[in-house]
Amino acid sequence: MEKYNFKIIEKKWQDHWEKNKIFKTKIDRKRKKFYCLEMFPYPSGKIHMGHVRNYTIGDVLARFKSLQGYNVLHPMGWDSFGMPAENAARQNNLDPKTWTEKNISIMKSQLKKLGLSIDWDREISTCSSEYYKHQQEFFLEMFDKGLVYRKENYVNWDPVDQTVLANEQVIDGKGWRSGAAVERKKLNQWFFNITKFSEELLKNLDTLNEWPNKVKTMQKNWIGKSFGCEVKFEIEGNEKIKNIECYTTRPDTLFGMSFLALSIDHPVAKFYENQDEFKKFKKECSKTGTTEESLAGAEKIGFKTNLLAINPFKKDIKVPVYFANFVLMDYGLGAVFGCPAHDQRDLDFAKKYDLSVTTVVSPTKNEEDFKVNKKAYVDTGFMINSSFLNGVKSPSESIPMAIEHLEKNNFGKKKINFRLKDWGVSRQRYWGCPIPIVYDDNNQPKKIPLNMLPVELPTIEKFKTSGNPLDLDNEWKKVEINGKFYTRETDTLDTFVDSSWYFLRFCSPNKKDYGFSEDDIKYWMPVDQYIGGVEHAILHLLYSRFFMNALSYKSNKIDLKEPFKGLFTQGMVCHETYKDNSGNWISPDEIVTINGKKFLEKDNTHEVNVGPSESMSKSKKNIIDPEKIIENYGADAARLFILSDSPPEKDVQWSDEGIAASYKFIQKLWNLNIKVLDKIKQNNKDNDDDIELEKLTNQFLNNVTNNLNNFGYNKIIANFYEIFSQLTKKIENNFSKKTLIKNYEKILTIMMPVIPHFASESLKLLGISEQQKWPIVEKELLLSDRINYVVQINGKKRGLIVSSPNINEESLIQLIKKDENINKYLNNKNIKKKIFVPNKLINIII
RNA sequence: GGGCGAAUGGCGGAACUGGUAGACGCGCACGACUCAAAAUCGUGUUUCGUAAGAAGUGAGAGUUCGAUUCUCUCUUCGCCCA
Repeated sequence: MEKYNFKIIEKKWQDHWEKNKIFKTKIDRKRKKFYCLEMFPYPSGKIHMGHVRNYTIGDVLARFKSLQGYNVLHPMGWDSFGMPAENAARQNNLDPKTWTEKNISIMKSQLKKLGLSIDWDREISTCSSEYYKHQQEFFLEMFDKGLVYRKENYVNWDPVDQTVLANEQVIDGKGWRSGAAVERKKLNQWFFNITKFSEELLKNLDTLNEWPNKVKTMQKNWIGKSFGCEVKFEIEGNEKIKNIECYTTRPDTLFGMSFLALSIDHPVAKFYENQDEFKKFKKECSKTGTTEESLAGAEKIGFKTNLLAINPFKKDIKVPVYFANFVLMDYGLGAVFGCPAHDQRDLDFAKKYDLSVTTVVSPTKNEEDFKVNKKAYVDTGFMINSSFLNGVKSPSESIPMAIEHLEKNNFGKKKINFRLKDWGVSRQRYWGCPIPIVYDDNNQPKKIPLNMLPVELPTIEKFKTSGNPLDLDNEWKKVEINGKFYTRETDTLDTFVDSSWYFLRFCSPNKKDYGFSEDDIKYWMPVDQYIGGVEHAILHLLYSRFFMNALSYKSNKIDLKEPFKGLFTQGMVCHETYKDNSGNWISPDEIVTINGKKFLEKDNTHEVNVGPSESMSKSKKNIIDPEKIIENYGADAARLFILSDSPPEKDVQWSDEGIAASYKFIQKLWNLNIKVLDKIKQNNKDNDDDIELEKLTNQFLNNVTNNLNNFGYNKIIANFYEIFSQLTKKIENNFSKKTLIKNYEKILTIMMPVIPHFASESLKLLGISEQQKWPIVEKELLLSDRINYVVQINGKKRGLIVSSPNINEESLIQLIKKDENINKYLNNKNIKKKIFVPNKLINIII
């Protein structure tokens, strides 16, 4: 029998699709649309298995929807600004643009080899000025709407490389390249006012019912709405500082307060700036990074002021005021009160500076002498040592009572606070979208006129090892507007900005005068199904949601708050890890398997230590190159396997055996194909077996359709194996030619989304067009004329009774009594009770 | 520390709204073909037991005629946040 030559056949169909523009999006506003989008890749060099999984899942859906008659938009582009290009340029002394474009062309050809149904005419790349021109327009629009502003903020500063570091470039408080201790430094930066939409971004999550709950919870926690109050503390004996306000979610614990802690950026700090001790303390604080995580890990330190704060609940409680490194100016009011008994951080601080600890919540009702010692008590309980709050349930009843009391006496007011901070978009880098702003002689920002857009990046001949190339390019920095000279902003935009609106650009990829056309957006948006990794669950998705809010704000062009109607987050691709005896990682390519044991290929004698399966990464060398897989097994086999072993939302383990099995399956399908063609040639008359084939096909169709609708892609592959084995068994039956063709055509069509090359070729051989419609499930064919009744005696399964459908309870009992195997359990005993589930089961209690 | 989720054969995983636990694949065993091996095809494969049968979905309880599925407690693991 002739082998299935995937190399020739896959190439043939890919060429056919490309040449005839089969996947070009049709403009047909009358048809129902389906916008299927996978997160676009960063062009890092080559595609990896994660891409294969992501884009296979998306392609199956796009092809399915297309077969169902939807007008499908399935585009692809490149998230092509970012640090790796800049790093590569520095290392290899070349232009980031050249490096990026080379990667794009490699990856594009790799994606094509996967046989994806992508409309490549809509390809976009965020680093092209045709794209970022519109991003600059949006920036200016948002500037006009007051959604963009400039303020001083901290950055991670590498004193050796003289450069700003991203959080992930700070490792253990040191710069990733220089190894120098990272400092906190204040810089003027641009911000998007995302917090303006905090409430909406939170509230609208409830409308996203096609999003995983997990992602919605993560976003909720990130936005972090808290209900608390602002408390005003009077300060004793100071002329200039009369009072200090704190934000707290636990005003009920005020009676347990033993200090007040301020951020070093708190306005009060200006009164201490001349003191050497304070300067020293500030310097100490700057050694810890800017993230909440690094702050949490750092030792809690404080600087004691001469101020005393008066407890508003009990005026004779006066507590010292500290500056402390764990209080951030960004959150609340940059000041908190410390209640050591019920907050571990406060307790650590109190112990260190020998401050009093007053317990105000006890776990049970009648435990008024409960005392916190080494561990803060943070659970629910009842108030003690708290005057009017004593005995009240904490925190559910004590907080509202405390707030009421504070408000009545003008010592505080109810306040809702968000954890979400405004989005700092300035990056001191070259390879990003230039910010379309200039500064005059007084350093005042001014917009670049629209007709001067895009602000293009200058070509850099040679990268210096340190500093921002744009800042060093004096020629580029200088710009003339209406006869006056200005200096350009030399920061570029965070690459998250690039990906916050690319889904809009796909709708109108060639529009010159604006980022999108209203008509296109109205038809295509929102994205019906967005597919990508869960690692983007918070930032990318939140920023995109913000962008839609920002664009819709005060706009007559667009009114859409949520860009992604459906969201699916796929799991990672994992592989076993290997180490040699010295503990060095070994790649799967260097290993041979003999009798199920794995050995080092070099010598074949040293056994390899097999480690757990972990997500594929270069550092662990457990990477499988998709290109080699496609080369050896074909795209259809790769697509089949990447879907088969695990549900798409969970991690999948790549294995040699698995991909080999998928490859073999396609070969077997091909052999079946030949048999079917053979049969078709032989037969021509109607036959009784036809109905059996009809039922088989229909059941298959029903299963696959359901599984496609629920992302049960691993189950679809199981369905494929089932129909294959059934058909192999029954192909020798006498089916009529007409029925065989009709059903086999359906079966191949159902397989099309997963293995499009094979299905197209097979349909062609059958003499049928590969352009099919998704078949319709015939409900009545799903009904069986034989029912397997489960018979339980006292809840235990004792046998099966085969009967016709819709048999009544009495006749079923008669059948059971005739069945010796089951009847012996009944043993003529009294039947106390019967539970009868029609067409399923009977449970007899004796 | 907090939030969310998961736990089913040797392994990856099925089981729709509570109703035949282990679909499908891998692996393994046996058989066919072969001088032989690989490939291929066929059969079997939860555990204990020769069998009849019994036990069985992380552990323990509960609801129910019936629980992998629902409720509670615990254990372990994963992810996110800190």
